[in-house]
Amino acid sequence: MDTFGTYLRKRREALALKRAGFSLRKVASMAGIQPSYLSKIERDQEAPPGEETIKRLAAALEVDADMLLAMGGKVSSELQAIILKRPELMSQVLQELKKLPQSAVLRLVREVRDGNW
Amino acid sequence: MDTFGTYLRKRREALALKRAGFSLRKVASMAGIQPSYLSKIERDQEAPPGEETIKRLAAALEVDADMLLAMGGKVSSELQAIILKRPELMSQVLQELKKLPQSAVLRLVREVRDGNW
DNA sequence: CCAAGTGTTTAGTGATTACTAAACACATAA
DNA sequence: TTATGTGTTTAGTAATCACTAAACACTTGG
Repeated sequence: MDTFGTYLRKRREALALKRAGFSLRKVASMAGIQPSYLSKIERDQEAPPGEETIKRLAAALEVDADMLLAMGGKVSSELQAIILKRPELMSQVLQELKKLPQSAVLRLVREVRDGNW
Repeated sequence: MDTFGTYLRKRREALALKRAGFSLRKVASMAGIQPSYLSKIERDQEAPPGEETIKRLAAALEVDADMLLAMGGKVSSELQAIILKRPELMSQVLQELKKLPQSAVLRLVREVRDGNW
């Protein structure tokens, strides 16, 4: 998964294998954009679309909107509000995220999710 | 700290109290932009500037660039690359961040930083 | 007084963004 | 064979973005 477009295409194709209704045209229509535009985005011929379109794509492809936004280089206003409340904290979190090996992050998240820490 | 501009202004004024060289004009010059432009940004009359300018502002004001970028609604390409490698993991991290009480996040970060977990 | 330093207002602009519309090419099914 | 569905190419555009430049207003120190 090395780019925004590649991620979109793979995700869409994975869904298409399991259920109908995930052709490029169908998904474009769900997201309210032209198929030609989605085609270019999926092949990284175009930059990631705007915030609202990314959100609709996330809904159509059943993935987390904040994550898809982040992949597209954007931060949702929701998340932005959280960050603005505690800038120095977020600064630390981001630095840790960059330093930590993946396995450590994975373990960290699991522990947080399970509440045993 | 409720907006990008307010954060910038408070940070700059805090630095100005301790040392000289943090007038609006000086900081604008450090960041390579016009004072008029910085003035508008600090008062939220203008949207946060572009990625490169945010990075230079972060350097001038001695804050974490990724955090300032996030405050400005952008994700650095560095961070984007990390996210693209493990989308489903980042999805979880973001969801946890939104759910967790601040104290929990604080404790989490401290523990991660100290390496005892 | 006036020079230097502070922040602010006004007016503008080239480049980029975030798309649309229409036609094209190919495969499969009826 | 022709209709339907798939993705792709080409050409264009309105609006927004990311700023600049210059003048204005105020305060303070020499």
